Amino acid sequence: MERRKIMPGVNCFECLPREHNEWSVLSDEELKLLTQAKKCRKYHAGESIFAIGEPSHGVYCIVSGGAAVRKIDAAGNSILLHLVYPGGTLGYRGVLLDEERRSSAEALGPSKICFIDRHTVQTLLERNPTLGQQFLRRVVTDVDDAHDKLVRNATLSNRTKFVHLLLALMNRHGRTATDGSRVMELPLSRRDLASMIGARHETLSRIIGRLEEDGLARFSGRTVCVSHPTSLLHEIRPSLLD
Amino acid sequence: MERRKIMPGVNCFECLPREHNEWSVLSDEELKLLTQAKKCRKYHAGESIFAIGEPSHGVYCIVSGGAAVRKIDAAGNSILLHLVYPGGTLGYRGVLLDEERRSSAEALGPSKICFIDRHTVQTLLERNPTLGQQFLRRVVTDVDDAHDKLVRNATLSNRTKFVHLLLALMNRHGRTATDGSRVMELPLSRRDLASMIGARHETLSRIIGRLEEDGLARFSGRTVCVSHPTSLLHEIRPSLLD
DNA sequence: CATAAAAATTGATGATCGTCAACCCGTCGT
DNA sequence: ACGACGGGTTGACGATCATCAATTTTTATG
Repeated sequence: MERRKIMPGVNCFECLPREHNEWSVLSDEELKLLTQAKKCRKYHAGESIFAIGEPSHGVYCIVSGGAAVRKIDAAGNSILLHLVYPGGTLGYRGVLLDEERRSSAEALGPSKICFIDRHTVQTLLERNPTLGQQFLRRVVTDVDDAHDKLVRNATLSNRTKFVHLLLALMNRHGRTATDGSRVMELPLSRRDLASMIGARHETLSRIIGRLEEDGLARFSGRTVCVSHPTSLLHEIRPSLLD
Repeated sequence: MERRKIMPGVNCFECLPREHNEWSVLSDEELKLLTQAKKCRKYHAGESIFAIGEPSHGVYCIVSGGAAVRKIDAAGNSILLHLVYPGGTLGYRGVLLDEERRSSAEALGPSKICFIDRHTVQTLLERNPTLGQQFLRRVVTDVDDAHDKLVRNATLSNRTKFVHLLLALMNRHGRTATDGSRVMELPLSRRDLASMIGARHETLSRIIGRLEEDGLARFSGRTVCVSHPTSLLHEIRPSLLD
């Protein structure tokens, strides 16, 4: 190939998602260092990014596509913890705590993901204190999300938790049709969806059935259609009637 | 009073818990700044430290005693998120994100707690980048804990979750009697204990009843006695028999 | 295309849990 | 002393959910 097209992820200067995350505070010189040190590569859908028990060699930054983070519970069940999207950073736990990976991650679909080795992360953190602050904000946001989930899990029914999840996924993956209805392609299997709300996949299957009966959504394979998004919102409100 | 006794918390140099947390990396000069800026005071049991909706003026550092962090779910139920002990830092979310408090905190028992205003926190973070790294480690640990809880909540029964909670509390509040049994004074009401495992207080009452029937623990008011701690550990293991 | 493997659905059943209600008990305030 | 109040316990009942098992559908693979 004679000419090399500059692609997002190949050059951090051109990387759009980077401009809205923690790495946005880097100086030109630091960006140059990052560009040279990072290793960007494509993952196909479902491909493993890292696995439980591996040493934590660095962090990952999603350029395009997405990633799913998993844990295994004491009984061996796979639990999908959360999803990460372009601009998101992945795998900082093991690096910052200098421990083995305690979760696994895989590409959500065809994705472009950069790897930044621990040494480069350390160097940049030392050289630019603002980066540390930005990282702090990212992690604090994550802890905040986790706490919100804990609160929801504490009282809500599986059905309500699933509606929450549906709406969140719709925000990321949905498109609005001409008639105002929302449609999306689910990025996950039902088993994974079930694990995200702490239910068995059989239970989720029935929940989906009931949602269809109630006319709140239509499921066909991995495509979901919600004709009246407001009625779904109604579901998650502790009735404003009183 | 003629003589002023130097008490931990009055002087950061002398503060024992501080030597094992994020503030341990401060230089003498920074410690002096911290000592002057912080405001230390005593809280009586149950006294509010901060409330939901308040502006976040600073972080709190537990010198002695402890604190409980709460959230309110969508239906208005109070959920106890977690407990913080000496050396722990509290309320960093609102400060680092520059947002209002989204949780409340109260003293777990008679406690000594230092307040460090946001400006001082910012100054120290800028002056000593290592402090930022240490803070990062603290927050990453917290996100880690939250994720572990999420995984447990996903599959475990209320009974098992409660046994987990009991063992954790025993670690902090228990003492070992001469016959090897473990005894503690519960720092929380049953309602709060129930909210921590996402159960109703009636359900917890029955769980406790069954634990007593099974001879695993004895409850009398707020004192708990576990004669054979190993048998409790047995409960939380997904039977090693197979 | 054929076959195997994994995912998803459906039914039946029992265990767990939430809800509503009654009741006991200790604390507090008038 | 009295009643109000909040926390805790207990009972009855129904809803939700997990489990086991059987079946169908989809996906992967040679």
